[in-house]
Amino acid sequence: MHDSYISKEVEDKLRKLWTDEGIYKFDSESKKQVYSIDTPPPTISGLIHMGHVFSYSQADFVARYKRMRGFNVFYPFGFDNNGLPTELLVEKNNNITAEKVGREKFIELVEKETKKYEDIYKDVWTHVGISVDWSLLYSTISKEAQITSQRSFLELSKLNRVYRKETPTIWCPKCKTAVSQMELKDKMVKSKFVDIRFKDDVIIATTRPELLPAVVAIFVNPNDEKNRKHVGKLVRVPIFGQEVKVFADSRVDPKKGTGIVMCSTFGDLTDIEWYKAYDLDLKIEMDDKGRMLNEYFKGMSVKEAREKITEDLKEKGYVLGDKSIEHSVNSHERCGTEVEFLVKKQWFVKYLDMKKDLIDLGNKLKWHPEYMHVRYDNWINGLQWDWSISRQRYYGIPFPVWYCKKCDEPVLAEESELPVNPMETMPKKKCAKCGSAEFAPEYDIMDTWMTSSLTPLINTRFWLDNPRKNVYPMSLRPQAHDIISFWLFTTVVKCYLHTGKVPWSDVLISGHGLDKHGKPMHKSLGNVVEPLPVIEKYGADALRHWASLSRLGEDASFQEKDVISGAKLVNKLWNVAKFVSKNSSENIKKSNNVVDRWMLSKTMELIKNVTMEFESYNSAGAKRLIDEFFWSFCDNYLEFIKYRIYGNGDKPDYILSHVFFAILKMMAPFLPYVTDEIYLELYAKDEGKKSIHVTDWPKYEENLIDGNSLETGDKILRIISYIRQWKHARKMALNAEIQKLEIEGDLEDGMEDIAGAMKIKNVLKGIGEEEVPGTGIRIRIVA
RNA sequence: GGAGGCAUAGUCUAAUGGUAGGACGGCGCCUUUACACGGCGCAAGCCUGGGUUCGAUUCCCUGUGCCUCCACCA
Repeated sequence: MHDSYISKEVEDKLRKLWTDEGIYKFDSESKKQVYSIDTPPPTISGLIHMGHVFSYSQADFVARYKRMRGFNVFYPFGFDNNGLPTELLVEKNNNITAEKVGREKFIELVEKETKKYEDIYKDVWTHVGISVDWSLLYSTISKEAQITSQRSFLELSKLNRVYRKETPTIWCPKCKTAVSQMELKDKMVKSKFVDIRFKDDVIIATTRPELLPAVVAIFVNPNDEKNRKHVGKLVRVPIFGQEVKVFADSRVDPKKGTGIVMCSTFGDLTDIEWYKAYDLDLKIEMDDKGRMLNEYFKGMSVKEAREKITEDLKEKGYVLGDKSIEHSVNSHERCGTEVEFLVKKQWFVKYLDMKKDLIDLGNKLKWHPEYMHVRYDNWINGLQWDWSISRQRYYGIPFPVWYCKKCDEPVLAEESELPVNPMETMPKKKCAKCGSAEFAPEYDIMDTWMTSSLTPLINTRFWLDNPRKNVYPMSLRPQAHDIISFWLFTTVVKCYLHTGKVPWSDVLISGHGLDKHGKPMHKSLGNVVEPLPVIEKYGADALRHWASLSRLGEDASFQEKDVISGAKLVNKLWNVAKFVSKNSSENIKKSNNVVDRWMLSKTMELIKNVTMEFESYNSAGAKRLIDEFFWSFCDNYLEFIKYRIYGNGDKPDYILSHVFFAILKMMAPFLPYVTDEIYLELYAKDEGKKSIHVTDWPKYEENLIDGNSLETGDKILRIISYIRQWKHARKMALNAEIQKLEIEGDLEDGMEDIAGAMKIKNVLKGIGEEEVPGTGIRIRIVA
C-alpha cells in the first residue's frame, strides 16, 4: 500500500471504476427487493453549493446502506428545467426571450442549455460520490415529462378533478400574466394612507382611493364598540355614488386606520376572501394592462388615477387627512411591478374536498424526523382554495386543450396525441356539443408543480413505454423541509388521485446547509461555498464527513474545521489499513485473549446499534457510533495488541482484520472512496467483489458477545488511562518502561495486556496503594 | 398574526430525569517500528423565570433570541 492516501488520485480512479463496472446500476431484471428513491430534481439555475451537497449526501448515505443490505437500489437523478429560474437563465445566456423564439424552439434551447449545466452538475455530484444511476436521468421539460403531465391532466379530467372557472387571480399588469404566489416578493414602497369620509361617522383610511368605483362592501370588526353600530346599514360611496352594505368580520383590525375597511374587487387577498364569503358583487374596474376602465378616469394608470381621485376628493371635502407610510406590497419578482387582482378563467385541481383523505395519507407516511409531519397537516388544514394550475406564461408544458370557437366547450387531446402543443396542432374531432370544427387553443401553460408533483410516476414510466416494475410506490422521498407544502404535498395529491396509493413509504426531511455564520447561501450575499474546490483540497470523503455530522432535519452551517476532521479520519483509516496489511495472515483461529474477546464483543454491539440507527434513518447517529468506536479501536485496541504482534504472544491477526473490515463496511456509506480503496487493497481478493459498495453489510452474531470480557475490558481501559496519567504527571513518554505494577482486586484476565500496552516489566497480584476510579481495583506502580 | 424548529465551553456540536461527550482553538507533556494529518493530559459550557419531581441541562409552561414555512400589509 502507498505510504499516504492521495484523495484526488484515488477518487479519479474509483469514479471511473464505479462507472465502468456499473456498481450503482439499477438491475431491472433482478429478483432482489427494490429500494427506490424519489430524488429531488435540482432546479437548473446555474449554481450548486454546500446546501445541495448537504442534503443529497444524506440521501446517499441511505442509498448506500440499503445497497449493502441487499436491496436492488433504484436511485435516479433528475433536473428541473421547467420553471422560471431556468427560463430566466436561458434567456439571459442567449439574450433572447422565450416568447420571441417560440415555445418548441425555446424548449430545444433549454434542453441544449440544460445539457451544459447537467454536465457541470453531474460532475459535481459524481465527485461528491452520490451513488445515483445516471442512466435513469430525467428532466421535467423532457418529452416524457410532457406526456406524463398532460396525461395526468386528462386523467384528472376523467375523474372530474379539474375544472375551469373565472376567478380572481394574481396578475402582473406589466407582464400581462397570472403569477403564482411563489413568484411574488415583498417590496417596500412609500404610500399615503388617506382618510376618506363616506358619511359623517364612517371614515375609511385607504392607500387605494382609485379603487372607490370598485367598492362593493364595507367591513368593521364585530367586537368594535365604536363602529359596530354601522353593521347592516347602507353607505354611499363618494363621487361614484354606489350604495354598499356594512358587514361585520373578524378579519378587520379595529386598531388599524379608523377600524372601517372598504372592500373593492379587488384590492388585496382579503377582498377576495370577503367576495367569496359574502357573495359580493363583482366590479371590474381595471384592464389587463392595469388601466382604469371607469369613465371618470378611463385609461389612466393606477398611479395617475390615484392622484386624480385624491385631488378631487380633497376639493370636494371628503378627505379628512392623510399620512405618509411605508408598507410592503406584493410585487412580481421578475419585473418588480406591483401586482393586481383580476378576474380570469383558470384551470383548477379540485382538492379542498379531499382534506381528510390527504391527512390520512400523511399518516401513512413514515416521517423522519417525525415532527416534520405537523407541517404537512398544518398546510392542509389551512388550505382555502383549490389548486390553481394555469399560468399565463409562455415557457412550460401546455394544456392539452382547445376550445370550440362556437360554444367555448373544451376539447381534450387524445392520449395517443401526447405530447401535444394545442397552438400548433388542432383536434382531429368535432366539438361534441355543437359539432363545430373550429377551435381555439388554450394558450396557458401548467404550473410547474403540476409536473414536479409527478416525479414518482415519471420515474416509474407510469404512462410511458416499458413501465418499470416494482419501483412504485417508491421507498423514499428525501427532500428539504421548505417544500413540504409544495413538492411533497402536491406529489401526494397527484399520486393518490392517479394510483390510489401514497407515493412512498418513508420521507426523509433534511435541513439546509448554511454558511459558517448560519446564514443561507446566496449569490447576492457572497457567501456561497462551492463543493469542488473543497473536494480538491480535502477530498470528497472529508466533505461528506461534514454532511454526516448533523442531526436529521437540522440546518447545518458549513464549518471548514469539520471537513478537516473528515480528512484526518480518512488519513487515520488509511494508516490503520497499512498496519492491518502488514499484520494480517490467513490465521483464523478463535482467540481466548480477553482483549480480543472484548473487541469482538464491542464490534458486535456496534453492528447491532449502527444497524438500528440506519433502520430509523438516523445516519448521523450511526456515523457517530462508528467514529467513536473507530478512534477507540485505534487508541486502545491497537496499543493492546502491538506487544503480541512484535513479540511472541498469540497473534491477533484475524480479529484485527475482521474488526477493521466491519468498521470499514460501516464507514463505506459515508466515506465511499477511502473505504473502497482499502477494500480493493486488502479484502477484495478474498471476497471477490468489485467494490465494497456491493458487499454485504456486516453480520451481527450475538454468540460472539461475551459479557465477562466486556466488563474486564472496561476495567482494563480505566487502569490504562490511570497509568497514562501517572506517566504524564512524571513527564514520562507513554512507552517509557515501568518496573512493576501490583494489582489488588477483582481482575483475573488481562494482566499481560496491561503489561504489554504500558511497557511494564512485571504485572502481578499484590497490594494496591491507589484506587482506580470506577473499578474497585487498587494498584501500586513502581517506576 | 399562525405553525414548527433551535438555544450546551471562545467557536461548532452530542447525549442524558441523578451536574455533561466530541471537534476546532488555547495551554502542557511525549520524535512510541500505522499515523506528528499522531498520542497523552489540562483549563473552559447546559439562555431567563416558573412548574412537575427526592432530584432537571433533560419533561411542562412562560419570556427572550435566532432560523424556517405560511398568512397579513385596508
